[in-house]
Amino acid sequence: MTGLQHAAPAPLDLMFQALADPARRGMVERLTQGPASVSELAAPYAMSLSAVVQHLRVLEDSGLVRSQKLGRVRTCQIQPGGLSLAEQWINDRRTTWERRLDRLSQYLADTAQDDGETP
Amino acid sequence: MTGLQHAAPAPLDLMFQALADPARRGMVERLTQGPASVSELAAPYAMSLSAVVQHLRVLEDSGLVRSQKLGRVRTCQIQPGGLSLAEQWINDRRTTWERRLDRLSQYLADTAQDDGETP
DNA sequence: ATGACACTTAAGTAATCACTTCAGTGTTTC
DNA sequence: GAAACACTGAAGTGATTACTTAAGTGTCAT
Repeated sequence: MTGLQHAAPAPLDLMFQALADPARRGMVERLTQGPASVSELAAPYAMSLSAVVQHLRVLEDSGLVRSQKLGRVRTCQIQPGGLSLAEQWINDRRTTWERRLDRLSQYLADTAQDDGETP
Repeated sequence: MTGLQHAAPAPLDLMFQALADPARRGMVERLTQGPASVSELAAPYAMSLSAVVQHLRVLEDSGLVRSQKLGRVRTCQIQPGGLSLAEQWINDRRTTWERRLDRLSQYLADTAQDDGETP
């Protein structure tokens, strides 16, 4: 019996949820220009350090960021392939959508030929 | 005086928040293969029609989906450029990150030349 | 050792979320 | 005109979120 009490959220849930907060996006933006400590990441924000750490945890759980502690400072950095899942989902939507439009306009062109083309 | 009581969430907030729910992503996936009515969209899900309509509202507010009512049936479809904001944000992160890595490896190559290259 | 530093953890709170049910509203169909 | 259909809107509920404060835990400098 594999019945889970609360189903684990899908990776994409965690990823998009993580990106839905402006502070968390800001931290990711900061980290794309290079690693930073927790307090460096916290500096631009009005919130408490505790709140920043909680955001960081969401980012790590989503696979976007990873970090390691050395002495008393934790250094955070982008997880290299982190965004690729989200990127791929969006790309899949775009291509499916575009293929459909192509088929549709092809169909319309063919139909136009069938009756109204030469008056 | 432009003081807002509750700051309006940024478009990206709404967009990623909308994509963070599996049911909403499922509806977007369904709609990329063509328009659908509300009940058609609701069919695969165990939840009430009301809940589906609420998800749909989130999707419309985020700019991912639009809909129009004809007679008693509301037809939903993908909003063409809808995903592009999210797509662009992700792309921007990727390119910034990659440029940084390039600069870094360039620097490392240059540094290696400076002392240890010819033993 | 003492104190400053960089977090870390726990507990609490107000707001938002993802639903539910129930009671409509307008539209076709018979 | 009555009944079925396709939503629509309001109100309520329990869970999750985004914070807060307060009290730690190791680490490094003096």
